[in-house]
Amino acid sequence: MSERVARVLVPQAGKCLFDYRVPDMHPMYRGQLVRVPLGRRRVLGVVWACDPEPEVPPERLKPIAEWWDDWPPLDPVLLDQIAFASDYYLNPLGEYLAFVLPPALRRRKRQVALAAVTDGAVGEHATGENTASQRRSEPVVTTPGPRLTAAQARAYAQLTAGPTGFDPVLLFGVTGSGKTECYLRLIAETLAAGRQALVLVPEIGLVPQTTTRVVARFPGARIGVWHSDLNARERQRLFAALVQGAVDCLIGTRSAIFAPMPRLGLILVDEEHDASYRQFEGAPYSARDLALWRGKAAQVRVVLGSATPSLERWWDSERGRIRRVTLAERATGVPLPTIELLPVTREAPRTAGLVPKAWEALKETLARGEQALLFLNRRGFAPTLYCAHCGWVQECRRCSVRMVYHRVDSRMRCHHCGWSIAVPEVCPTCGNGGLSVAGQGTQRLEAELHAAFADHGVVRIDRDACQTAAAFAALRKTVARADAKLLIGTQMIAKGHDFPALSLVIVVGADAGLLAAETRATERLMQQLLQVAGRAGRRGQPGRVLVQTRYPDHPFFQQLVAHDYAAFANTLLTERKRLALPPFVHQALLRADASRLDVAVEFLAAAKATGEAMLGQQAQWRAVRLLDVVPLRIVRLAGRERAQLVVESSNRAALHTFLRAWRERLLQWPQRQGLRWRLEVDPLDT
DNA sequence: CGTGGATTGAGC
DNA sequence: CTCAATCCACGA
Repeated sequence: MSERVARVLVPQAGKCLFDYRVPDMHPMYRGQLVRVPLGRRRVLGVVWACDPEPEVPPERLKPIAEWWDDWPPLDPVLLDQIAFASDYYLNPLGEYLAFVLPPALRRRKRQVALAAVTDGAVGEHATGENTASQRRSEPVVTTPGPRLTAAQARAYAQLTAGPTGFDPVLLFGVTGSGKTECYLRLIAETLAAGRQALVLVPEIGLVPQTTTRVVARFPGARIGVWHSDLNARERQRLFAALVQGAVDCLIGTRSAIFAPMPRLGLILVDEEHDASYRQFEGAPYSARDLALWRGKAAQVRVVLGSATPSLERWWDSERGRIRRVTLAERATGVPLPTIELLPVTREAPRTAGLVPKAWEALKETLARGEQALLFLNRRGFAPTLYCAHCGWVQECRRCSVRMVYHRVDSRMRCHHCGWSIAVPEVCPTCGNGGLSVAGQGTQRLEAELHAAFADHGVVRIDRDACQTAAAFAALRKTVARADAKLLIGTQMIAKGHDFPALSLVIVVGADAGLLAAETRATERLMQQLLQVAGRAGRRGQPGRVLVQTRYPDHPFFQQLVAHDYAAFANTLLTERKRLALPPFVHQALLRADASRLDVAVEFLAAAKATGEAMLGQQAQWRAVRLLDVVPLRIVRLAGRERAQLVVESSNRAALHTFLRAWRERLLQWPQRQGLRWRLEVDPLDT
């Protein structure tokens, strides 16, 4: 008699598919949750395949320990999505299942009864609906939203004009153009059709304001909130609700792309250009790319919104790979802020790093009782501690970067590895006392401005000031109540927050980003500056933006002043095309690190030789190129020295099959002690 | 991933 | 020669 077999996927790195015996009469289907014996543990997994050819002799098969039969199977599209991610990013499948199954559920000793966990609230915003029905019996109530402006109405008509099924759209809307209102109407349509909406936002700080808006518009709808700060119980309860389709709209950060959504009808990716959608640690993925993949697999509309789209997506829309819908004016009718360039020279007098015109504008704005924001993308007090006598500079012991002086606790801190030391009293090389600091950080700006404007409430918003989501929320409240009139912040402040009383933005220093060597630095800088500029004058009067720069004639700043992101993106695309850089070529990275650089370089050189020998083996691999082995710009990080090798091809499929084969070869090699390597697909920085 | 058996190296 | 810290193969 032939035996029935289930191939079960377990949420772990390395080997993650195992075969088990199944009783004759037991129902078995893909996606079913089961607990299985594995080694001396019992782990929660899902049935991945029914009756495959077993990999081991039948007598070695053990029976499944627990059948979670009252749990519905996992969303089949989600299962395909993790299979895709594993294949595309060349990373074990089980690590992606780990994103799906909540740890608390995995740890449970016995089967969890489904009804018990779904009772009560879903996520942070309970909305009174406690039943575990898959589909709602009553339609969701929608409170009327504001009337659409003519531009919004046109954009909305275009958004919904596409084919039913998979319909990817780039919603290109300037800051304050009312993208959110378009999102809410798309959600309304989705809920009215009895389907689920998934809303992704780039960071946890943006979840509450989005949730508040959705809850206000759809009272009674079952709203779920998914992010890394949920505690174990909340996470487990939310998962149970999601598995049953008992959530109408899920709002979350990048990992929410791994939520089961069996009735999925819409995916929104807000601020789609944001790098936070990429994860590099652990199992790598891009939530934005997976959103597009999932939309296609589930045959639903995907809307990617941004005032400053990524060049990849801009190029897709230019060549018609996705539709582009444009919102060129602000919904409030208030014009976009005027952007003025303030030339900075070495000799120019400055107060707290501000040239006279900026200083005057700041004084006037505060005198009128309005809010001002100073943008400086460097935290800490001063980025350099040096000896004026011999020229010594404090560097991190473990990284090849300068340490930053933090005055709060009077320590030198490495912004790359987190290492910190007390400020040295004397120069370690020449013994000279009286070391000096140079450069401007947010803490220094705060200190200097506090001296002048203490009674206006000075608030600093950067990673040091808000380590936790709670601290950030508290700061946001202060800002929203306009208790604080003078805000100082890093890029953290630029992301999608609404500051109604803000009328002046001063960009204290932006030139570093303009001169940086990385391919994407200019793109990122333009995005940051337009985003931060967009914070000004969203209600009432038009805002004013002042940008201090040593290069006021640079074409970059001319496009910034004109708010012309489209022109900027097209200029950059022309240059990328000429230089054969992404998105005109697909890239991957083989990165190695060891305690000594030569060990990493030697490995990469050998890998390159092997790779080059392989290129002749398949016709399509002729389109693949291996570039030179180079040390990383920051060669030493946390005590490890790093080098890399870029692999590229204009043919993505060819690159992918090559990477798979190459990786298999490299895995065969005996591991040298202390050497680590990894392959990165679609790297952001090369 | 968690486990245990094997391997390597400072200490007596 | 011993014990521990580290490596790596296994699990079905």
